[in-house]
Amino acid sequence: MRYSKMLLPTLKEDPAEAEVISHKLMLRSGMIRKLAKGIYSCLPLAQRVFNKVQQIIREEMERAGAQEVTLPGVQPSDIWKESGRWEMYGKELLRFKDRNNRDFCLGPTHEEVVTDLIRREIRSYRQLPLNLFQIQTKFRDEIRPRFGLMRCREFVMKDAYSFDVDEDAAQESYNRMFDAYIRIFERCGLDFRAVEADTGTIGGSFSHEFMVLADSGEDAIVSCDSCNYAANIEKAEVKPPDTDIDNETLSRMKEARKVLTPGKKTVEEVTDFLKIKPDRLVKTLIYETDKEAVAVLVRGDHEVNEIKLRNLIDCNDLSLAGDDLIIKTTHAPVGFSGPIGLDIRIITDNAVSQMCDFVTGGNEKDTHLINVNLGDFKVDRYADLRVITNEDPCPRCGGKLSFKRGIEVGHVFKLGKKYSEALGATYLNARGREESIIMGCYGIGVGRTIAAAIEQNHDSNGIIFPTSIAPFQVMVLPINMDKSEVRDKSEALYISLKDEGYDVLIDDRDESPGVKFKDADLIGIPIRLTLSKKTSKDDMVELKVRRTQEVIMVKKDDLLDEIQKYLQYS
RNA sequence: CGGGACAUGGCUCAGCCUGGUAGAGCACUGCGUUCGGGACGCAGGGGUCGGGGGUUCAAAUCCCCCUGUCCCGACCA
Repeated sequence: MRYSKMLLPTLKEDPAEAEVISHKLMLRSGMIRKLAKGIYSCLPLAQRVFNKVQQIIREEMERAGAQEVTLPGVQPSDIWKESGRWEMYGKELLRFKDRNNRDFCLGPTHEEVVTDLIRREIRSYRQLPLNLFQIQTKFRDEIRPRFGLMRCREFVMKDAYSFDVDEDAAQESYNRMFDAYIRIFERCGLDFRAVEADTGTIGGSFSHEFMVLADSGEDAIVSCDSCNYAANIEKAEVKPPDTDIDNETLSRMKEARKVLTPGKKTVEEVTDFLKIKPDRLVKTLIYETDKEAVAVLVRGDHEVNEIKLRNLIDCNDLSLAGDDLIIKTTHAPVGFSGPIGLDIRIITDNAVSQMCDFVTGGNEKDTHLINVNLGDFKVDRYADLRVITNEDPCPRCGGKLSFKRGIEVGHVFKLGKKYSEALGATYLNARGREESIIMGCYGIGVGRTIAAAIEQNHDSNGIIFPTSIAPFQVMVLPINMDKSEVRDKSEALYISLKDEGYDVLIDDRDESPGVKFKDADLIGIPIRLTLSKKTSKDDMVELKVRRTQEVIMVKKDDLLDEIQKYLQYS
């Protein structure tokens, strides 16, 4: 490709709209341009990177036995009503009507469509297992799109769906996809972790997320230093306390007593006022669901994990109660809620079971209770309800946990029969009995993978693409273009490298050397070959490695070997 | 949806407080010089100051409404 002919509009300055590094660099390097919030055009440079990543994905999907299809992006409401997600999915699902006033949506994911296809085509266990994948544009009307391609509304996703006869076979499909994902992200040159994750609105029983490690990541993850446990913090289990309160402690428990705490509402205010540590206090949080109000008790220095809570109490909507509901249920203003005397369900975090003589709200303005004990109120249920902290041990082996931030680039789910039962996707087994198909689904955000790669591979001058996904492998950069020998040698080199099968960009623009060098660094091509009147005198080429800044002078004859060598480790 | 900020030429921004001829740098066009890390000179083109309403002799500037964008939060694969 010739730079002079390519739509490659680089920017000198950071655009005002971008916050994170990958977003800034993708705009500056002329990869993307915004059309509307969370909706981007992908320019030629980015398209080449998309093609590279998609090619890696295709190769690994096919290696794992998946077949490529293309499913419709516009989907009728019927199948979404069958799965129950027309009601569940909420505003993220972009809905509209056709000319006949029928309801449609833009596909945010394709479980319904693919299950509909399969229920019509699969009859026998002999046709299974099956795995279908596609690479396609999805639309999710995100509440808050941000960070460029990191969280878009319209985005390119690889999604795959597996269909198996039983749990064991489904586990095998899951494992095969898991391994394929490892290979894909390794081939893309990413530093990542596979972590246990919550299944969210996709549903199903079990899932792993693939997290690219980056401080700008929106997710927090924990991983064990001793064993292979790793999880999204939303999912990370807290090891349950293994001791009961002993009798001696029980015998020392005191009688609950009111104390006045005028205007002291927050944990910090109350514990400062009473001169105790936050772990001597029990927070009472009132949550509101579509069905009921519940009280949730956690230790003062712990945070409620709303995902765990949501999974535990099985409801559609869950949120902290508003002031009105708190006054109605506790008969006190916000800040003085306590468990004693409440007539709603009380769900308590496991850690509270270890506490005695603690402080709670008094359900009365400006009042707290001290020396409260578990016998003083009824607990409907104990459960793991809190966010894991860096004081908690690994839930598997008891080892030390590390906390990191990550960008979710892939997610694999075991769906079980959730969609096959809802939509009636069945097969006949060897004994002629009808069974529901066991499904799995597997997603990769292609654009997000690219953004994540840039988050991990850049310096102050611009992007440093991993060779496997770089838009070009080699850039030929002639300066002193007024000298015909430089021009001719550059052209010849460009042609010969293309003939060797390399992706080559030649900067044939009539620009000053500084401009060319800056742009070359910005767009991050792994290898830059500079030709000038200096180099052409003794028939050498200057090779610069983008990642290491290393510069070497190479003889023409050795050039291919040197390029090969450097491409391998960048 | 709640809180905050912003909207002036393609980009980055000044001008607004204190109303009175729309500016700078970069980019773009032409000519010339220059050519190893975002060159220089000369000459040009391009903006109904996000939209609507109001106040005023006069609004980019003051007031109201709307829209869009960004950040934080809630929410979310």
